[in-house]
Amino acid sequence: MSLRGRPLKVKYAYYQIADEIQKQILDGSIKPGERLPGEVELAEMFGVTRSTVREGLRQLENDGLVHRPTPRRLEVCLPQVDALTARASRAMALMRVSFRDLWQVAMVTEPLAANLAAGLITEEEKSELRAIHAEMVAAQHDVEATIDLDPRFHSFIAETTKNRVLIMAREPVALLLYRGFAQVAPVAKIALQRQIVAHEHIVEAICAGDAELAETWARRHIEDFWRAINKAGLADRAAFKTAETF
Amino acid sequence: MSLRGRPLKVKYAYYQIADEIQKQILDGSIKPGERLPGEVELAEMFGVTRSTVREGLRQLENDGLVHRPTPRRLEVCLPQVDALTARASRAMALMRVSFRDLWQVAMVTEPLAANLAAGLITEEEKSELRAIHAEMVAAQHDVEATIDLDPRFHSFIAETTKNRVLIMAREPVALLLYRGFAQVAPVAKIALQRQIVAHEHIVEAICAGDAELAETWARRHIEDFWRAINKAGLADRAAFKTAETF
DNA sequence: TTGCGTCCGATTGTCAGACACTAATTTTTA
DNA sequence: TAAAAATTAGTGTCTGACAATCGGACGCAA
Repeated sequence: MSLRGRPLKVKYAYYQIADEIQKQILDGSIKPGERLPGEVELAEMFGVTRSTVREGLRQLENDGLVHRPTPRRLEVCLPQVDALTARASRAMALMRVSFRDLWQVAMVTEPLAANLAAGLITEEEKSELRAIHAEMVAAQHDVEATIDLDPRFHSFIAETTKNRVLIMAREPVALLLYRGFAQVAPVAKIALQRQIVAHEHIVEAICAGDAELAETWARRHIEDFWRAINKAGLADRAAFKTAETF
Repeated sequence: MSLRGRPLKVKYAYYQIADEIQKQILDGSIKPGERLPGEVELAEMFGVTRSTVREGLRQLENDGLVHRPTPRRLEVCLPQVDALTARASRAMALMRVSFRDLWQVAMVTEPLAANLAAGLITEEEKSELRAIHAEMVAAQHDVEATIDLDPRFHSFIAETTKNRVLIMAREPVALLLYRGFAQVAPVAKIALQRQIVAHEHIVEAICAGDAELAETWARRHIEDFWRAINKAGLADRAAFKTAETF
């Protein structure tokens, strides 16, 4: 005999509702920004109870496909990168990824970002980039501030590439890695200096439109980072305690 | 006067519950695999109704922090990569990312994966990799099958790196890109041949432990892919219709 | 003992109906 | 006409309930 018993997945009502709405969002029937009917109306439409609708909506809301600017208003929206980043970071945290893992990936994403940025950055972005850098230089003895500024510096570069795939891919990695920087910073003070220098070069290369150079300096910068991590003996350590939130 | 009124976020009960449980999961109070109390019990614990608990749970479930192997059993678990991948892919779809964006990122992740794999692959994995490849060779005239096998090939390589960060970062990108392959495949038949050859080289390099070579071939492979996309005139086209589901 | 069918309780998915509170809207008032 | 008040709609939460089904316990046969 050859009876195939694929595990048929039961479809709960709330799941079906989420699925159905999602489908309509994805195929463009409902566009981002558009408003959705109230819960009662939805319940009637689908022929279920409000509770059931709510569970479904909760799911979409959590997926970032819909959101409530005010509790009263429910509208379709494009998933925000931050929401995805948060989830991804949390997942990585739970998986206890090591600094090495993070670094290996950053080692390719950050240079790529720098490279692409050099070719696409606009004049306004140039001045903003310079501004961020200036802020970092000004705060170079303030470890706190630096820890906060560094990720912003790199994220900004990534954003100038306008490559949303890159932005989404690197964000969680960068978040965790640079957060790890917080642990390294106190140990390796010299690194702060080198960092400023590297940033300097990156900024100049990007603004000059020299993609190769920007990439090279970005790579060096991340390599440097790795040395600091190593010196601090954190290479194979989980990037952070899971207690931290995102 | 200097009264700072930071917009205190209203905390809905269901949100608080999700948050609280999540916290306990993240800080290790409840470990993956452990079972959670039933809904009624949870409701009592938090002093709310079952409906409220359910909405909260739905959130965690959706986050991949808990899941139900059977509807009756609710247990803590590590976020599954697939869940995150699906979300990320969906987001990218809605953002209508272009093939160019995907390709640019794949251009660094895939070679990295090949490189790392070469240094870490085990004997069992080698034979499995060879098996997948053999399957592809066997199915080289079956476009359908190839489209299905190709992503598996690359994902498998990524998995042998054991770098979860890389795995998570590249998965959504690869999914979309190789899915785009489905659109290109019919147009560019020659590419299928070249693909097999490239895979061949990648497999050999990885199994021989030659990281550099593996990386080089992976890069060529992705470059090839790009040519095919270009030839098909899809470079700046959104990687796929948003109607597709994930 | 092992395997199998049967029964019971526990728990879930879903439902119905209700109420307080607040944002949005309309109406009234100054 | 603009501010204030009243109305309304819609959400967040609750109570209470019911059928389906899953997890076992139990008992019976091989």
